Amino acid sequence: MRNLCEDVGAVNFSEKTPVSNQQIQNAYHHGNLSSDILQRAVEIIDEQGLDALSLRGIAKDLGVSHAAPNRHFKNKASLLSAIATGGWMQLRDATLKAADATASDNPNVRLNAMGRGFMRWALRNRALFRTLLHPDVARFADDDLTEAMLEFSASVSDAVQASQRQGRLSDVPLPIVSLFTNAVPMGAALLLINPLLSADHPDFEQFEEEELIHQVINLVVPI
Amino acid sequence: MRNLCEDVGAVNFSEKTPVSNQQIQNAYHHGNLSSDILQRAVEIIDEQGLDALSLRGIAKDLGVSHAAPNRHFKNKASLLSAIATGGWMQLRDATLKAADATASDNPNVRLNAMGRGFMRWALRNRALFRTLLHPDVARFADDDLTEAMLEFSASVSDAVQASQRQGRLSDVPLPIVSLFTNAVPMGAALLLINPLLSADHPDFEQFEEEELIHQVINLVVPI
DNA sequence: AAACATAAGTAGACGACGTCTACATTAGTT
DNA sequence: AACTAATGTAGACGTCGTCTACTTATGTTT
Repeated sequence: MRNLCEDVGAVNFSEKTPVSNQQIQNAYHHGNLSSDILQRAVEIIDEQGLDALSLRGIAKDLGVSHAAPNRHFKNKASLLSAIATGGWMQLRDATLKAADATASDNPNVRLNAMGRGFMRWALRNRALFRTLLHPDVARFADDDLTEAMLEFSASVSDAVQASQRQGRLSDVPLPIVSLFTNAVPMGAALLLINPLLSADHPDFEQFEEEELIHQVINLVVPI
Repeated sequence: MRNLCEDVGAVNFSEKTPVSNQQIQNAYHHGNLSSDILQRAVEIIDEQGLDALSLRGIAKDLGVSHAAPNRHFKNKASLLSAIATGGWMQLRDATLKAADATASDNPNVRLNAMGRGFMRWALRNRALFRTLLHPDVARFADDDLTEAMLEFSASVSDAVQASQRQGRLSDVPLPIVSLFTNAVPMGAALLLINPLLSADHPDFEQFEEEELIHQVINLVVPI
């Protein structure tokens, strides 16, 4: 069960290899079933939405029997948990890498980069990002998922705190600053992703994605 | 079909009357079935989550046959659409009333109040708020839902534009300001609602809800 | 190398669900 | 009073999640 988490970390969901790195060991034992299931699940969510996701459908797509996925995921909720766990890990890596890429030790520069890294990842992994925020994911969160979430959250919190020591919004309580700082990339990404919500802003077409992200994040963490 | 929308507007989801204002006309014809279905649906989402919502379950709870709901909602997606339509209407009313309650014509004061009204509503109608943002709701949005969403969006856009004419962030393109302004209450509410995400901020317990909202919104729309 | 526990797959069954069709009952109009 | 539309019922169908019992491969122990 715990090693599932490491599996997830290793899989790159966004790379769409043709569903099987499977070094077909033989016809009976599939080889990479659990990671193939995760990969296919994200594809389905992307293409047909979360309510079109079924364990049986995945099994059929992968050419295994309908009950095979049960050997790797206790139930559907735990599949969602595993997907979300991998997503939070990716999101944390993306934000931290963005901070490191600045090669700066200015907390504001780093925090700004993290905000942009967050949005960039969210906009390029839309289905996965939506899954992270899905109510039923949080509801049935297992320990792995909770841990991954907390790790992400801690890495952001540290950066916010550092920037506050640098003087950014230093007169506002930390939890408030933290909430505010997290809310902008999260809310903005959600708004941009939602077809309903961005439908009334065809204005956005005038911006390059990177430019749009840049301008929004600058309003939260000026540099 | 169109009149469904008016039904929704009339129902107050948050009032938990014991499921039936039904003036039981007789045993066969239920009387208020469609609005009772909506009401019960929101209760279920609140208590057991969206994936526990079933048309058959609602029918059983209301004491009608399993196929009765199909007379009022073409399918499950259209039930979700109707729920969301009512939600957006409530949300728009809540924000506009908050603005009017200031009895001010200062655009910044009004916009600030709208942000607080938004968050207040979201935190007090959590299940409904989550449903508004549910990916499968947007995916199968019908015309009523789209219209309700656009009406909400327009009312916020107007307020943002007015505040920009007043000098707030006047050097930033309107779509960016709009995105930023919307992102904060939406993201903040989402973060506060998510049990996973707010778990690492037990810090929030030190704040009254209203005080918390006040401080966060002041960071987006200072007055 | 043989024996054996365990991991990983299969087939079949069960109840719940969404949705369709055919039919029954009531409400409203003419 | 008769007709039509709205609203509810019963039954059926295919899909789904999940459980159980069984089968096959893997890998460790002896």
